[in-house]
Amino acid sequence: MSDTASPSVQPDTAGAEPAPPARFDTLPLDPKLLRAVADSGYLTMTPIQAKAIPIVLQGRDVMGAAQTGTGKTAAFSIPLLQRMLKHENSSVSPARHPVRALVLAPTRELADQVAENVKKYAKHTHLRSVVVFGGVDMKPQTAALKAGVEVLIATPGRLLDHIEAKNCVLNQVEYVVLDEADRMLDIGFLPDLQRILSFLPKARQTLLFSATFSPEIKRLAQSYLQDPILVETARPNQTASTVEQRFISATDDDKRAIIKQILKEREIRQAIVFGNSKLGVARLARSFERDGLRTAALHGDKSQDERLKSLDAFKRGEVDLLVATDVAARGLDIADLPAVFNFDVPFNAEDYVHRIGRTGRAGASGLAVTLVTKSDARLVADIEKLIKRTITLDTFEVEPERPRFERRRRDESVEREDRPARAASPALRTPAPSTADPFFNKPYEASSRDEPPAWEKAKAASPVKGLSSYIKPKRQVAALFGAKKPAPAEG
DNA sequence: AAAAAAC
Repeated sequence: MSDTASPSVQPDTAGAEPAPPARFDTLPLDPKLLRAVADSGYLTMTPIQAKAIPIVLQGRDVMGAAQTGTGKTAAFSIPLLQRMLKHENSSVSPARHPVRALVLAPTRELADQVAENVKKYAKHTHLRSVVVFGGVDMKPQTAALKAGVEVLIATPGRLLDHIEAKNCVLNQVEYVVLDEADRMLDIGFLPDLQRILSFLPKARQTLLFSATFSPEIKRLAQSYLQDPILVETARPNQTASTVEQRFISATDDDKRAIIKQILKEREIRQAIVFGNSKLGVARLARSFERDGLRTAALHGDKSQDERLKSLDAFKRGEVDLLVATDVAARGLDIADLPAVFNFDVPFNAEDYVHRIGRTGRAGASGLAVTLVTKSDARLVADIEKLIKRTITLDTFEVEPERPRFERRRRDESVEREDRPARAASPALRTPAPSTADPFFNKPYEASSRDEPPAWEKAKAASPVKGLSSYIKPKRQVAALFGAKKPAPAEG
């Protein structure tokens, strides 16, 4: 255990496996699938793909655990499509196209993304797929289901709707996949999941995939699997070693300034900022927007149309910041995302692993910054325990935000939204703002840009580039907050 | 302390 200046998290020094990566074309796959894989630009398999695909091809149930961003979707969809091509369902006439494979995901955006992948791999085959999720018109989904699909990708609630409306029949399902399986098996989803599974044949192949499996969920999962094979790569619940993880001591008032300063310092092109609540996320997004950052918000109180627009704009690079709840924590594949910020420490340590897994995907590097207040000690200790790494808490020097500024903005918004009241009883108003004041009618945005940005001063003060000049390693988080000792030092 | 997933 070292106390020297070190990054927030010790680098992953675990021995890398030197096995040469196997190529997809060494697999016994239908040429139509191999062509689609090649079209996608993939040549060699990731470790989870190399391990899981042959086992799925054997028809075995699989619980697959692999780090974020290592291609779990391909690891189950390619071999499933192969099995569907090879073992045609002879009990039903091919014209009827019964649902043969069902993939369940915990968020609409993730279901959509998985469906895109399945379509991509199935494009040269006759196998048809459709995705159904809530928040959008049911009719097109119904029409597609009635026309017949072999692969159905869904979120639980909308699927149950379709089942009840008799838009689809699931008694011919041969393959079931739970993507983000530990989430699908958690208490919030379990009742819906159990109902859905009750409509499926008992004899089937079931696949569970996630980056995180707690021991309890692992045990629970056994009851949904038959003689399963556990496929794990590296250590479970791990974060990618290419992600630089920082934990910074902050106060609620400092958090936005710290994020803005790091964005500038590191010249970060794009980032996701995670918050714990929908309201907090909505407010935070507005705040960044006012600061002139191109920002989109993504949370469950937005319409599905808005959600898709936010995510699309972010993926296309039209916005710099995506401020999101944990709806965006899992599975979403955003190419080359350079950074993730945890404005709030997530309530579940597992969600930390998933959130920061949006960056550093497919071997790319990434930065993950978590802002920690005094009340977060327990949560940080949980994360430390889960990822089995030592977390140190850094301090960050930031230019204080100017309180006068905030006050003027609030006054102004009251003036604007509350015009009748103001006209009715001008005496109740705070005396200060008069139309003679040159600042009075100025929009907030304009005056905001008049301010020399805090990072400008910070940069001038220190010519050294990079975060390290502003972040100073502090004591270990456990020591700082007086939490329980993480691990006794051998004896 | 929350979020997600159906209308």
